[in-house]
Amino acid sequence: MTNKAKVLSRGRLSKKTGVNSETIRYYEKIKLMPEPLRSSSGYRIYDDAHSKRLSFIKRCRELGFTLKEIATLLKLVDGGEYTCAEIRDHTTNHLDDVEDKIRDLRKMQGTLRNMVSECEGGSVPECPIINALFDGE
Amino acid sequence: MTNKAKVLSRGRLSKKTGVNSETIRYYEKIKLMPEPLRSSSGYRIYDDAHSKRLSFIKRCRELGFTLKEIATLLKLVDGGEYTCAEIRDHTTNHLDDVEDKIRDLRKMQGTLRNMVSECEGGSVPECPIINALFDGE
DNA sequence: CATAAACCCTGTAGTAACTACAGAGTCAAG
DNA sequence: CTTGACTCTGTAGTTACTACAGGGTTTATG
Repeated sequence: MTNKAKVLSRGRLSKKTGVNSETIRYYEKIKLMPEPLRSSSGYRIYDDAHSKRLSFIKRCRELGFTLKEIATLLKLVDGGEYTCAEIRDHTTNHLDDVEDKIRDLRKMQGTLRNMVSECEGGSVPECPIINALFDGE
Repeated sequence: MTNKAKVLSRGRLSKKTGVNSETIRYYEKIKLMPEPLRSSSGYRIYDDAHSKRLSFIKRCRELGFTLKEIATLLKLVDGGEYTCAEIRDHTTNHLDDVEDKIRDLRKMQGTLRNMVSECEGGSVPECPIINALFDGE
């Protein structure tokens, strides 16, 4: 039980979570993060719940979830009414998106590799890459 | 030698190249496409050179080049002073970017797959996916 | 020939997910 | 007590488009 964190300024929350402090403000604006308490001088005051939530968002982002999708997930969790199946659905949908993107990129990769391999890299302006791009398949 | 195309309206250029007609206007605005001639009533008039250039841009986009990178390529070609080696450099750089993205996505894919496989999809709110995302690694 | 549909014109605003100021106030250390 | 680091607000910039609104124009049809 290493519970020691109490309250944090925006800068410290940023450092703790690795989320840019401007981004924290942005997440609050779009209501992904709740409005925190304020000090008498108007400074934001964050606690452990904020920190957890922000880290959740960060991990989702690292997995490629959009903010909209994250908002949906958080709403489910906040409501407390979610089922495991629901969450898994969102996750597999997102996984499908990721896999689509991989497929697209692999196709690009293949074409680019072909083009590069056909190019000798000479000092002449007769370039097979440019020809391929200009004259189409 | 099936040379028949003469001049095209924006809509017809759009149909011919598969580039949205609003996008054509956008490319002109950011100077990726040159300003075409205008009819007496102010309509844009495109010719084959425009069509070729626009198709070039489209193919580059399909390969994931950014508009900035495409502008660079076009400037080289327009200048007529490019070498094959230069073009190949840009292409391999872009290929590297694409491969970086693939790596990132594969990592996401792996993590997402693990999460999904650990989830039984039950009707209980005890979800290993949420737990993983909330409690960190 | 009239008229309606389909086109084109301009400029602007919206999208996603931030990042980067400007101009001002506040807090902590020396 | 002063300097530097922090925070505040609101707004603008980024990428690559897309989607209007509020007009003119051209073409197809009856």
